[in-house]
Amino acid sequence: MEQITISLPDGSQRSYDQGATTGDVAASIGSRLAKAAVAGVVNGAEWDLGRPLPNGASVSIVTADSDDGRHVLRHSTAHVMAQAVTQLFPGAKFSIGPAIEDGFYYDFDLPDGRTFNEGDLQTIEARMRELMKADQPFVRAEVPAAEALTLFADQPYKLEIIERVSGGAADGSDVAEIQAGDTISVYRNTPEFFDLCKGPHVPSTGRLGHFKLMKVAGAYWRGNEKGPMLQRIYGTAWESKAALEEHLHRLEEAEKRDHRKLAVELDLLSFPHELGGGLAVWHPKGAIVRKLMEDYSRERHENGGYQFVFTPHLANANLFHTSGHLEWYAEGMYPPMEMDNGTYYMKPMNCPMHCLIYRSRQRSYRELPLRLYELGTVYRYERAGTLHGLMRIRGFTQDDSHIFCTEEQAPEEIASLLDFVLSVLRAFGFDDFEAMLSTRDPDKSVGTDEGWEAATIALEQALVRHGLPYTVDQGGAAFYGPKIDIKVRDAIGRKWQLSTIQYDFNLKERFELEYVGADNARHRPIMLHRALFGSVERFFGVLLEHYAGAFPTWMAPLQARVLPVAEAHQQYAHAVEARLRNEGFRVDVVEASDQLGKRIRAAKLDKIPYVLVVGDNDVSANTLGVNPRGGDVERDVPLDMFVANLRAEVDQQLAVS
RNA sequence: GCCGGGUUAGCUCAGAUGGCAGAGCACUUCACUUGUAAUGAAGAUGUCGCGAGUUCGAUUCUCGCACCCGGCUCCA
Repeated sequence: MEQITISLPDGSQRSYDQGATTGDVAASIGSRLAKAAVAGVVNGAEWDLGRPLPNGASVSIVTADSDDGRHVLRHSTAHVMAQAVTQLFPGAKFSIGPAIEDGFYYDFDLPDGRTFNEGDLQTIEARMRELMKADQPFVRAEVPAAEALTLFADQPYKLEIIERVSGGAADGSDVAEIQAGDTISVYRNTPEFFDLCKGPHVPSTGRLGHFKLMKVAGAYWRGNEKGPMLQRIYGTAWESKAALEEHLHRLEEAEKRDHRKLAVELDLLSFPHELGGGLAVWHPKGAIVRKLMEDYSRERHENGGYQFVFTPHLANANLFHTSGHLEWYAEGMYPPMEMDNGTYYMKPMNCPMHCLIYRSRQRSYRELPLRLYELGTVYRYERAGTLHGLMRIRGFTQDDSHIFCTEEQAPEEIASLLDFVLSVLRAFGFDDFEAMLSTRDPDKSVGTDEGWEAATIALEQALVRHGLPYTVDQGGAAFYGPKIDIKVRDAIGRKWQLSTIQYDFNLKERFELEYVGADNARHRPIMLHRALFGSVERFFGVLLEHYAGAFPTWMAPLQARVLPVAEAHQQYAHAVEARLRNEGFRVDVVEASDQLGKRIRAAKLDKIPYVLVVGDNDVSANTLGVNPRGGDVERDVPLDMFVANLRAEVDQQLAVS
């Protein structure tokens, strides 16, 4: 029999009988690997374990615990779910079922507009487990596209997909005429159940099983809001029971950190029904944290060469005609208010007003870069279904800067801007950053080719100079200019997009911004938008989740609470309070009406950094029992020493990096 | 805006076929005077989200609305 030769990732070569599969390779390398193998990569493309290998192929094995392997088993689990649904709900149409981060989903269209409910999920899950127990093979077949149309005749969504993926548009982006010779791959589990799919899949359903169906949701077919709405079932799937449990545990942890929950528990802010959706009121404890954030931001901007401005919340419609917002962004704005001298709108952005400040008088190159800064509150009409705590809100405050500079200054300005942004984010406890560079969408952009190119290069060079890891979102820029978005990773690994640095080729033209150069001629400045927190409210929400409510001492609503052991120690407790307050710390006393243990517990639940217990010994020695958040109790600490340590801790937290 | 699920005391949540609405915590009072995460007793607490309809009677059923939750879409 003829032999085929395979190169393995370690560079070695092996020979196999004709017809050998990726699975045989895995088995020959080691049984442990064979057990964990779910797919292969052959000549750079994904490959099923059961597919015969071409001669001379270069093969690597994908194991279930790798990212690629999880992707395969999640997608296979989605197929099993589709099979279960078609069995349980005859007549169900199914559309797509991809693997996603942590899991998978599949979209269905049930007969007679039936929808899934929670109970259905359990039924489906049970059926899926039966199908997995049956250990059905995933059998790949290549069929001519025309034949596939017959095979999926009663699956309209599949037909549409076949029409799109055949004819060479492999990513399915375009509808193409089906040509003779186009083939479609199909994976079959049983004579009755098969699904359109490019693969690969695990060899058989018995390899699956560590999964859980999570939720039902509506989802538009092909993401088109005007199109039909399908029923989507989300699930999570993992290579082992331990990995699944760990994932579910992570979700629980994330839920405990939910800023909306913590905001209530810690009495920080609320969203009263009477106020309307997406609008918050800040309670004293939330307000003090916010004030500290804003004060810190102001201080840094003051030191960073920014000039502070204030602008109103309302503006005449003319302003937004000039800026173009009414033409481009009207659906994001609140309805107009007719007043005696014209039509007014709540401002959705601060930029136009900052442009007005810029052009309030003639500008010289000598005053550039001009950096305007405002904590500017804007109002945007967010659709009702999109509101989400502080993360998506209808009135919010941007820490908004607009920087006007010359073209020559721009690269340096952007580089130092990036420094500034990262330095401030570090002060708030983030140190894991990544960036995204969004470039021009040629179909939807203003400005010149040269302008876009220079701007994109300036942004990219700043990123490179920083050594900041970044991805490029090709064509992802807004029409008015390229941008850098900064994402941070929080304490439990979630990514949040916060800061943004954007060029604006639009407003400087619309407002005809100018400066007089050294050559005594008029020039257009470069205009940059920059938000650092993004929205103060959202940033607060992210911080709240990042710290799980335990704000670092410098920004904790209360930094210490003094608890007298008994009434006899009350006077001393108040003396300690007065001392700390004089030193500029936020502190209170809870007198001895409740048991000490109960008062300590309450303070701990409030996540106060230091609980200070004072009793007989302390009164005579001027000391404290110090119970730090997340640390061990220390008795008989001299008050002076505690004050010094507290000061040092706060200073250290705010040390600029 | 769309699909699905919700809204009961300050909080977390029970509850009834349509017949005076419950618990724990929190709160108030009293007793206890406490040394590092829940002392005991007593008490008060509700337009059962809002508005219509059906009904002898609606917190419960129906409809509309508001708000919330999970997605989708959107976020120049």
